Amino acid sequence: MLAEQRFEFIRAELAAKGRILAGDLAARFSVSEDTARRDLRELAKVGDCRRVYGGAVAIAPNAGPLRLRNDLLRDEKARLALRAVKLIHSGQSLFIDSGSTNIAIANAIPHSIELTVATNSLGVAAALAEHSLVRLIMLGGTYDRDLGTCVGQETLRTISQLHAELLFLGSCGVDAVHGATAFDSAEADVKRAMVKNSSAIIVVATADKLSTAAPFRVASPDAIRHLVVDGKVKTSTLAQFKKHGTQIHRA
Amino acid sequence: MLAEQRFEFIRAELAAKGRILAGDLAARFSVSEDTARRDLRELAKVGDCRRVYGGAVAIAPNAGPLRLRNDLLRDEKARLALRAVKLIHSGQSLFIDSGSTNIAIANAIPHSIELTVATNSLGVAAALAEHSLVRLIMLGGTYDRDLGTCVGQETLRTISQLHAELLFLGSCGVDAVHGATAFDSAEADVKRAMVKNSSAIIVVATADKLSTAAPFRVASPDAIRHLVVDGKVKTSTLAQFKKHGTQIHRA
DNA sequence: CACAATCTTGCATAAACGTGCAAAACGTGC
DNA sequence: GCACGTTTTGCACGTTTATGCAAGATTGTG
Repeated sequence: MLAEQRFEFIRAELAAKGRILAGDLAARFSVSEDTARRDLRELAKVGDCRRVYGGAVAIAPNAGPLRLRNDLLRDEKARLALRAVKLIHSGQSLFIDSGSTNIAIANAIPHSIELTVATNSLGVAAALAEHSLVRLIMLGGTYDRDLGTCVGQETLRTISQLHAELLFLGSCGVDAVHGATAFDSAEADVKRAMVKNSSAIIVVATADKLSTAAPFRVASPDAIRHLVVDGKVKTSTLAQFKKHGTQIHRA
Repeated sequence: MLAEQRFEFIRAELAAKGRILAGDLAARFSVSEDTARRDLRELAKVGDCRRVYGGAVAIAPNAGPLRLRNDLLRDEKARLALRAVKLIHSGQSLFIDSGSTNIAIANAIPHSIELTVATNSLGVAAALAEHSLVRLIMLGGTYDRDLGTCVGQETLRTISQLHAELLFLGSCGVDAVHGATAFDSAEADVKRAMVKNSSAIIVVATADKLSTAAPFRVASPDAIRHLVVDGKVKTSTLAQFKKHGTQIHRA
């Protein structure tokens, strides 16, 4: 067990929820609460969080689950999103997967464009709630608090009855060998169902997602039609993708 | 339970409404009023609010009234909601229908209570997204922008596979002759499906909803188990409901 | 003034905390 | 291989903190 793994988790949790309990952390990694507290103390010393009785909270205490996650890489995601929405054309039908990057994309969709959008993310749905020309289909299911999205049989069934021209696939990791991958099994099932019922897949990936793979494979590299990445990403990293026929878009 | 969570809630509440009651705070987080008052005292000491008899008010005198004007019934709904959530017991499964009153109810549900909640309202879902003990089931379907909720075949199908002990039924009008009624046909279909699959119905109605009827009948008067209304509503208005066996709760 | 609601204070308790210490894991140099 | 220092972790100890309850003071209402 690497302490750094726990640090990563703590940072992610703080970014996502704004707070973390020492007890939860201990349980999650099967370490003593003493160790959990030591971790929190250490991160607090570096300024990554603020220590409170019972656990720790994020430094910028504002906002709940959906908003803060955006804030971490907000600028990069907003830039990528602006590039990504250019791939959308009026009249199309879309799947928009969950994740903060996809929320940024939903926010970047112009109000003037007419679309049919199906999503399992409350954040995406909220972002599109005011788009009067968007026909919004909410994919139901059991809400997973950690993922911020709906998963389960019900979700899969609804997806199986739909078809989209474009899928904005959120991914925990993307590389040219394994393709798009996810951390969670149930989440991966949903993503695979979307992949199956879409004509083309778009993956928008921040730099930290590239060349990292999560355990569950969602889409093979050659299934990814478009890849939107930061302009500073090295060309060598993307060379393999091009061989699979993926179009690279830099923002 | 991190005390910090309550602090954030208090600050948000003060920013939104300009005041907060110690009793409400205690109920919201299922802590004693002593703890609630201690919280308020602490924030007052730091200068985040000013302590008054019954609760606390915001320091800046210009906070609050902005949003109140948008929804004149906001206070009444919050008050009714606090009364309504007392009808909920830990471990129950609920349907929560759409509508601003039901969003107020979702916001008033204590974090300490364990529930299974199915809803077709994005607002209700968002309000419950952080209730860690609530198993949240999102009813999918086509999102209707005017209603702020999901309707359609898919929604009906999902509801038909569920059952709830309590249904918080939103209604466009309630009277003792026609029962609960709705303005929209598709919305009414969803409500009827929920009624069919619930053991007991609770209607929380602001004064303007009473004694008015919308075109589509959703639930007959004798199907309404509980009716939560403002304390100022005339007894004569409610007499007819009592004959149907409806329990009246005044707030 | 009477009465109820609200508040403060003090106390008890359980949870969370920090510290010191020892065992284990690890690398390093001989 | 072996001796040494470092790091990490869990455990035991005493301390601090949060919370609810009770008792008495204070405030608002009629």
